[in-house]
Amino acid sequence: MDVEFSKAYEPKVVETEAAGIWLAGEHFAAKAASAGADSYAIVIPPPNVTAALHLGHALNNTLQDILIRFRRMQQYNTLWMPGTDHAGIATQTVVEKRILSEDGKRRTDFKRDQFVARIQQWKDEYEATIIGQLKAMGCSCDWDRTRFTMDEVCAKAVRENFFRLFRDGLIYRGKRLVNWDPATQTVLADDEVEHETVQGHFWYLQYPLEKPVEIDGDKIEYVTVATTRPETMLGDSAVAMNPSDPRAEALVGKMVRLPIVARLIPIIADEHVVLPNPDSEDEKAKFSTGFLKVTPAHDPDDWAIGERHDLPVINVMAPDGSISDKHGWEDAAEPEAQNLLGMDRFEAREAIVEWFRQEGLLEDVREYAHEVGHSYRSHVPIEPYLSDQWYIAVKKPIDLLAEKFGSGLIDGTDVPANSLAGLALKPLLDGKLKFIPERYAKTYQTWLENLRDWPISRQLWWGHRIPIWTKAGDSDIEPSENLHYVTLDSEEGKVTYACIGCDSEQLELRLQDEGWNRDPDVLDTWFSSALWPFSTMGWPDDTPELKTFYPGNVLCTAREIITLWVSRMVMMGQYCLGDIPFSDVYIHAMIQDGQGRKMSKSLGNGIDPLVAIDSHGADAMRFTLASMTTDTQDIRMPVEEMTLPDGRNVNTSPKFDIGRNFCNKLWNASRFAMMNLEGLDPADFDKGKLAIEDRWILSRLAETTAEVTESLDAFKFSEPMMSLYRFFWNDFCDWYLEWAKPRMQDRQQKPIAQNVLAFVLDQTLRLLHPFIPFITEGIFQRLNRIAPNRGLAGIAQAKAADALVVAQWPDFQFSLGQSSPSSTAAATNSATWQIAKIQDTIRSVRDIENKHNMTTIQTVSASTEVDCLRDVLNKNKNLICFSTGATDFTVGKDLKRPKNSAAAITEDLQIYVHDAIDPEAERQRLEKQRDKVQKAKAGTEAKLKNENFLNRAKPEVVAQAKEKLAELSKQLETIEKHLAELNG
RNA sequence: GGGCGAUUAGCUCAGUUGGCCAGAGCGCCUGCUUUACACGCAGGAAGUCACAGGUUCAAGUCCUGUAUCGCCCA
Repeated sequence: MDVEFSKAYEPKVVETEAAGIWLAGEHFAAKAASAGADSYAIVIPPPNVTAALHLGHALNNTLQDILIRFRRMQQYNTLWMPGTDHAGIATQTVVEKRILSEDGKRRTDFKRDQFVARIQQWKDEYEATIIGQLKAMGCSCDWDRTRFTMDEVCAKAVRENFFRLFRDGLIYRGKRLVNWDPATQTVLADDEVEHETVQGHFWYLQYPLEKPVEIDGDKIEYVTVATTRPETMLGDSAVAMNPSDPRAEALVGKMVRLPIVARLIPIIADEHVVLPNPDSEDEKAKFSTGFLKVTPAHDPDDWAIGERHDLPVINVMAPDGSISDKHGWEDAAEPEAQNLLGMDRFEAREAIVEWFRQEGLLEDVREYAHEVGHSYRSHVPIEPYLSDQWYIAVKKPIDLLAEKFGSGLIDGTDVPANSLAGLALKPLLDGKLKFIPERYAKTYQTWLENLRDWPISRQLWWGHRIPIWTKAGDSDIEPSENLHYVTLDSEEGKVTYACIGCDSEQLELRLQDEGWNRDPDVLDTWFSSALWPFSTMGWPDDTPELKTFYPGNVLCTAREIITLWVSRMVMMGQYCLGDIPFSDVYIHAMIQDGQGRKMSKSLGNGIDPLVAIDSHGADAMRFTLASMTTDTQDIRMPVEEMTLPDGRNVNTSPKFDIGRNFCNKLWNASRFAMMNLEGLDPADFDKGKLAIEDRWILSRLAETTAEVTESLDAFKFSEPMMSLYRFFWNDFCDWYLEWAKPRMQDRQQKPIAQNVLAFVLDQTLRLLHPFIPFITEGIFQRLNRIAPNRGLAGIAQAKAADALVVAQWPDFQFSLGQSSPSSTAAATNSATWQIAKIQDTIRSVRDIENKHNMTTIQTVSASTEVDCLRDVLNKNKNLICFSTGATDFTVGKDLKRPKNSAAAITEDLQIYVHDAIDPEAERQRLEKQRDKVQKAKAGTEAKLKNENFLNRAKPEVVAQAKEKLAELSKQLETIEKHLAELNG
């Protein structure tokens, strides 16, 4: 036998061996210009170069690899496009942190390109780590095509896409309140803001009226506003009240003198203000005074009020969140105001509250739990901040595309069919884009229907720099195919913004010479990610890759990315290429720890895939991950610390034992098979000599093949794992291999058993390969050496292959062939039925042996009225004797229970194990069974006594129940008879 | 605040259109150096299917409500 077969499976050895074979054979390489074979393409969700991959990535990529290997074996021309994402803000932030802690330097201590070079170093390091991790997991990506969102090829696509959007009037410059992160000093998109509940306060501040008024005889000297953010009061430009407030008539139009600043601001009427109601369920009404301070520069709602009433916009903060009079605040003359300048926003909050307290203007402070937006990167509270940004208009109709995509609003929405949002929404509504599980379609749809324009500039250094050059005044250049510009009015007069397309270095240099300045900002990371399905294939050039592999087939990702990424890929795929980038979106679960918490660095509950691979093997990890993948939203993975042989203390999970145990079983079953396949010759096979267990295992193989194929077609991962587990472990190992042992000693039967064994193993390896590629490839290679030709003449051939990775996917359908289909089916069915009866008999005997602590070999007899069952058991007494250790087995029609024997009563059999001399154990067994059968019988009887059941249930269900009752009655009778004998 | 999901054996999870005497793996108990495997073999115990109503001949499965937990969005 093959000396390479160790007693226990050693993953490292086989992983290295298999990876070598795949690499040498270039089996992962996609053929860009191939004609004929259907193509199947997946683009990897590019992992961020921010950090190494975690277990969630392992799951994500395992599933993709299963799909791609499955299709590759089905002989599709497959492409799995690998690569990584530059992840602008995230990567810049971690590198800034590292440089600060290692060198004590800040970003601003560097020149821009110096600093970018440092991030580039980080990127190179982590890209290598990530690719290494993917390879260790067995991912069969086409590595030669590995892309990076900022490499030349992708950059060209970004540049071209930006240019087209600009040319088509979809990119515009806007002064808006943005989600500002004062820590990283950049704008964030709405979906980059995390909402957290914060225990805060409502502070009640009194603003004195310029002149007191009288309402119903009461003299009013001030109005009280309630705010959670007192520091913004410096920028107040009005106090608003609801027009239906009874006090409105007297107060609207009056002026208030803003404390600290001494600014005179008007009281205005606006429907937005919530009327006070202390008894209301509505928190806002409960806490409201009826007066709302309006700070257009620091609150989105106030911004809207400001627009309605044409209020001045007074920004009182610097970009770092400190109080400043340099960014739009012109009346900070009062000493109290001067004192606040330079303070951080939270320091200023305290100082201002304290000031009001001292002046006697702080009326009340109340506890208040409210939602505050936080940066998903720096985790500091977001500051709504007035700023100039580039936006993409997502609901603007695109005339050019009206012909292809239609125009007008999509039914029930305010989304034009030919707007970017419409381009993404329509395919879903038309059923061309599918989500699996289906429920996620709703997330996608709702998001698109409520979409606001997309701010795309980021005040970062790491990313695609915005290709816009600006110059004061009207344009003095000619627009061309590669240059478009707009001239806008600003506070400093007219400014011209020119966008330049790709491959225009001369033009760029010329503009620079003429005093144009390039926009310092970079694009939102998702801008380049949105193009990933085609930028990686060379768009905008007309490449063979795009022809062959675009649109791709499936995108496999996590649910938090549906809005951020999936929707934008669909938008841009439609916009740039006129087609959606994939037809299926598979959303997998999120991995949590044993307590249902997200795995995270800060909790220290994460699992490094490489550690799982070290501790259990790559296949074991994949097996476990895939077998846990059902369509739930979360997967719980208990985390346990363990010490590796090299002494490291690391997190892993006992869950991986499932996979490791399976691999070990597969390894050893294969080892056993190889020990017995020496000298195998397919010519010795004779279909006519198949034993019943051969026919049974072949029909189980056919069933399993169909199940696995069907499941994978439907993006199910746990189901095929379970059916393979059952087939391989519970049928093939537990029964077929055991029964093959004596046959291997029999010259007549050996060739039959050998050929069936080799064939079934071959097919099983193929079915398992997408899930556990390394070990199956390793075994396949060994099988190829010892039994190169595998097939069952007249039944099926296993198409030979040098490597399992490209071997033909099984399409095994088992029938006994020559006779008519109906009798074939009957034969197959009967093999299944007969083996089930044989197994039942064996289990019954084993149970008795166990219960009676019997160690010596026994004679067994059985009695049944079912003629064909008697035949089956008699014919196969060898199987029963081998599996139970019985010396002899006989079956008759009316056999009496021999003295001192123990009885097992089944549906249609009484089995007697002779010389079992423990009456007490026997009585206990029978009584227990009696109770169980009695209970079942009572239930069935009750059902059958119910007229409604008899009348209304389906006839076959009623018939079934009647049959069951008869069976149970008979069983009960037999049990009671034996019990009586025992007692008497 | 809106949406989605979960709650089934000690643990992690299956359970398709209602027909179940509710399953699997791990763990637990009993026995086993059976010449592939102790990462194993044979057998076993273990569940008020979160709770309360309802629909139905029949509910783990469908409907309504409640509780707890989780995620996404605002």
